[in-house]
Amino acid sequence: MNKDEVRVRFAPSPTGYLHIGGARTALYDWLLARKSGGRFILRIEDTDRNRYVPDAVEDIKDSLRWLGLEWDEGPDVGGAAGPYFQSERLALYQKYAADLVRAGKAYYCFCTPERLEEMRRKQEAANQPSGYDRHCRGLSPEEVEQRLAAGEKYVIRFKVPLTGKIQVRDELRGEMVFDYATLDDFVILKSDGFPTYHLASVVDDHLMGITHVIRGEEWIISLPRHFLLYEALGWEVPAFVHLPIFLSPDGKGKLSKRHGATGVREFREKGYLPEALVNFLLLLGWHPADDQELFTLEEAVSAFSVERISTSPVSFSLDKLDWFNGIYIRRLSHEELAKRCLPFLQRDGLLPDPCPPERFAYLVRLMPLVQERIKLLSEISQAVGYFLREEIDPPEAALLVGKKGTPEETARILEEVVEALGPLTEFNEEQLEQALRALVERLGLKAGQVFMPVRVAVTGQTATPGLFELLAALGRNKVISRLQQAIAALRKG
RNA sequence: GGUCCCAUCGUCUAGGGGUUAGGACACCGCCCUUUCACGGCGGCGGCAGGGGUUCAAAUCCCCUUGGGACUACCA
Repeated sequence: MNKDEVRVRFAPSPTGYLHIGGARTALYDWLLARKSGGRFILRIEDTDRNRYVPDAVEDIKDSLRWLGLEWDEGPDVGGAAGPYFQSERLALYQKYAADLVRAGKAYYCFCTPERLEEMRRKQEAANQPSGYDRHCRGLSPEEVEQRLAAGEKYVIRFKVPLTGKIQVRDELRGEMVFDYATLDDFVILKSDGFPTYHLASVVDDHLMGITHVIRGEEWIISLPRHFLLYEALGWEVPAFVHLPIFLSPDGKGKLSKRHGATGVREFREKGYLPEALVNFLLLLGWHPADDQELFTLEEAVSAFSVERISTSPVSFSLDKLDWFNGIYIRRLSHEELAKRCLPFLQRDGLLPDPCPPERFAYLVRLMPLVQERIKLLSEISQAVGYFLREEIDPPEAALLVGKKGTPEETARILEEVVEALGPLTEFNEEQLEQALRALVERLGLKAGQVFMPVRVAVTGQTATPGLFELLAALGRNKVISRLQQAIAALRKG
């Protein structure tokens, strides 16, 4: 790999579906890579076999692709720095861990989970800072040899200097100083032979030539450990950028499943567009030099810069996402909108799967009527249901009663409408509007007094697209039969 | 408890010594209008507190307060 090339990695752990916070990290990773003509690498950090979720990797890949964040190296596409699954790189971590032991920079620890737990309990009871008490740090080589030979379980711990300080650097926050005394001898290789995050990420970031590590703020407390590892291994330290954490909408604590949707997949299922989610995420922790709010992925690439990422925690509130979604829905062509709505309509049983071409063409025709009225794709069924269903719910005709006039008066108005519509040569907007406005005039009523009953009779709803376009799209047969059903329902009481 | 990070409208944020503290979402009002939306116009609303430094502090420094992260053989 080219030494000057910017190489950025997104390294999720497959312990669940791609989290919205992870999606933002991936976005910024991707943006930096594209911006600098570098490479975007996807690496799967599957070193915790207890929390491993089988279909998580598929979900992560699907979600990333759905968002438009294609990776240049990683699962499915390969690359020179592979393999890209940490579980396939175990020998590497074990080698470096052994090297560190040999160099006297790490040591075998035979402490049992029970002893560790007991130690922690005592520390807490005594209100002491927690951390490993270095029980095995002073073991003689002979004893270590003997216990290893006896097959005792062990982990490898990093030997943190007892005194002194270490200076680390975050690109956004600058230099930070940590006292060694506040760090304990952390585990780098677990007893099952798998590495911990600390070792694995440092080894891989180095071996994969990563130049910029962008990750969540929760890692900044681990920075001194990582610097220590780089130093012990004699490697150059990459640039670190820690992203502000996502707080729950109420501002209390980290964002979690408790606070509603947190998985990219859930947003997708709710009917959010990837364009909207990307735009929303882009602005959660980053701001352009001007006040531009709307960004395509391409525009974001040219505007993006790491220096403009903010450092204060972000409260994850969805209001603006809904606004973005409405904007992007309105920007879609009718054809494209219909295509994106189709799965939701099929899910709700309003259209068959596969959808016959004529039905789809009709759907496309309905799009202009609802495009500026939906904020989520999932709202399409409600918005367009009465067009696709043969029958609507007759009891809805009851809505006509009460507001204005008696049921009988309303029924009479609807009868007039049926009559007025009869002679129409073309059931189109122009003729419909002409006929109905003339009727309103003749009856000496206000437009709404006629239009609203018709609207409800024909759709079962009070909120709909414009009446004339709606009637035209519905077609003569449905309009007349629904009007007659409403009249009958009104008369029945 | 310890270590570390953070602090401008309700939310996302611009502004980094001299600004009527700017924008967006949300909310409210008006206009458009056959309903609902869309759109247009307008409004409400903020520098956590206290000390410094300075002619001048939202901006620099310190303290307090508040919020958050981490404190695993999880990442």
